[in-house]
Amino acid sequence: MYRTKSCGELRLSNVGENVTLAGWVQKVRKMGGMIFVDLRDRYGITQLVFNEENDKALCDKANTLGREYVIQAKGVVNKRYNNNSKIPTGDIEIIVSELNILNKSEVPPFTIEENTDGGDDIRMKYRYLDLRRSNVRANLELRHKFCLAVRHFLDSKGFLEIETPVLVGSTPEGARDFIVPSRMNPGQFYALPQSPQTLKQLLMVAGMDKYFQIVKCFRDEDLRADRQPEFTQIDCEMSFVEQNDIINTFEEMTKYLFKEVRHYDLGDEPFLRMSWHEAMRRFGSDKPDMRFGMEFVELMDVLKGTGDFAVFNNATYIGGICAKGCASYTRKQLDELTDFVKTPQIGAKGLVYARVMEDGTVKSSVDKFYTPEVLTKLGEAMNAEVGDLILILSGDDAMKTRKQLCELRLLMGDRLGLRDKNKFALLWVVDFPMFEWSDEEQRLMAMHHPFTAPKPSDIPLLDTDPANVLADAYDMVCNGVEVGGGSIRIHDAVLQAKIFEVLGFTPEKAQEQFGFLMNAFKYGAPPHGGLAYGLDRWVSLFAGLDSIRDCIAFPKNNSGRDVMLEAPSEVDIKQLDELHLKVEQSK
RNA sequence: GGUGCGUUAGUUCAGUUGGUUAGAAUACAUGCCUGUCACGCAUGGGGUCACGAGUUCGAGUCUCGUACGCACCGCCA
Repeated sequence: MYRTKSCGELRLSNVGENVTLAGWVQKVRKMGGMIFVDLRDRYGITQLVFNEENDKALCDKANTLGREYVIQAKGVVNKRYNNNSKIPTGDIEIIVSELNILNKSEVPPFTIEENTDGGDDIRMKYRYLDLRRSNVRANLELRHKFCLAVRHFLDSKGFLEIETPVLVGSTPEGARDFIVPSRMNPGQFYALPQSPQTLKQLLMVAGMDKYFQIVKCFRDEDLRADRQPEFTQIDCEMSFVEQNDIINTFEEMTKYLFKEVRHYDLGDEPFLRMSWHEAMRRFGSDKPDMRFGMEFVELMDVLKGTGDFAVFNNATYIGGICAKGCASYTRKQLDELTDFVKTPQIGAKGLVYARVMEDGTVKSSVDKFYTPEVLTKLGEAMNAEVGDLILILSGDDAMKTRKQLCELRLLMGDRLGLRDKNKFALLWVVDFPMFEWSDEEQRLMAMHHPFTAPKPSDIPLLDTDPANVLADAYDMVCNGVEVGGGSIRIHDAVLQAKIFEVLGFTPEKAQEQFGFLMNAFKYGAPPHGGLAYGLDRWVSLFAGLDSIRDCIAFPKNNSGRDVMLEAPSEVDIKQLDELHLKVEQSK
């Protein structure tokens, strides 16, 4: 038997017991005639003691130990002279009587500690060492608990977890597919699913009623801190439901997860619901961070045509936010904000600011264009008090300007410490538009996906004004992060064909790409709908992480590479031949 | 496809106006140390300054290009 106890469980009550521990050498402290070794496993750290007076040979052996050696130690549990209150096992130590080196280790390239000295790059290359660190391990443990709680909750509600294939067909809409060549079908390809969307709908046609799956999805698009090419969804679908049924079910699940996994009480009140249009108008985002206010105020009435400032007089949108207590910002700080909104990523032309002074007057960067009365009105419109700073953006594209103002709002929220990682504000964003115009494709595209049902009352608009059709689609947003989204689906073959028509598909093309779904709808498809959560994003929210990489065991880097496995890589010409593929030689 | 920042010891970083032998911390090695737990003290080894070109009497430092990394925009139904 390699061990009788773990390195995290021994306490004062175990004093006097003979135990065997096994694990990794975290740290060796040599004190001359005494040696202390911190022994680590998944469960914690236990201190081993070697004393020259007791056994010189054993002490010499302990002297040879290096970091990350794998060892087995037998000994008796002893109460410490000096306890260590920082660790759970800090009241005891093991007086070792037998030491076995199970495996040596080279010196690791970075320190295996909570605050490692290693950068992201080297940690990813040696991820198996990085995962030995307690905080990284804790993220995976949290992820495990999260999945367990999801399964427990959905099982209790009668959901079945059903696996769907990973090798499926390519779909033209949505993200770029990863494709997989078929050896047995020369010239033909599978695709990895962007989500099991159509398959779960077919499970509804099949009468499964309530389905879920914790499932890998694949999208061949550029990465971000919160986007990996393969990621995990909690994919759910229900039959005979309306939007409210789904919202209620998953609101309950969300509260359960927060309580069980994050130990955070979201209260009994239902989540806020906000239409997509309202969210865009008030916060310039379809995923507003509701941990703080700083709502947009439209200032067209106040500032357009009331002075000689051409920028505002030519604008089609002027909007402001009020930063509490920031009137004392220095010129340098204000210039920083201006530079921020003028970066290419944000794209604003400039930033106008106004301070509410001690005497209640409003001083702005455009004072010379406006009368004091107009500026006072500005202060009133913004609901600004003495000491507040008003930040104003304008432009000729209301949507673009709002998005710029949204970035500024989030920045100010950060500056003012209003985005506390230990606070959670959830809401549903509902009533998304069905379609959005694509300049690239020169056609309408499905905003959610092409299987989303239009609001029944808007169905007549599909012929006359499709751009204004609203969908029965909803996103769950937490702290400015889209954690999940879904919709009521179309279950009628005629309506589905109609949507494909609006999206620019010929009937033949629609039949070719999605015939399997429309055919299924001919055989008694129930009304159904569902949603999918982004597991990685949710776990990183719970753990307070900046990147989803930290809750994924083996993530890809910014370029979609696995630097540990050195994938992707070139393959043997024989493999290519079998797959009937030819590859141009890379330079 | 684009923008910004970065690349110097095993690791994390500093490196002034272009000027002598490129530094610190940590890790590592050796020695001392019997109650440490960020142990301490002493000594030591360790560098293709990412790569390539250019400017210059002289480049870690300036310019251009390439590669790689990170963040973001586009993209991500």
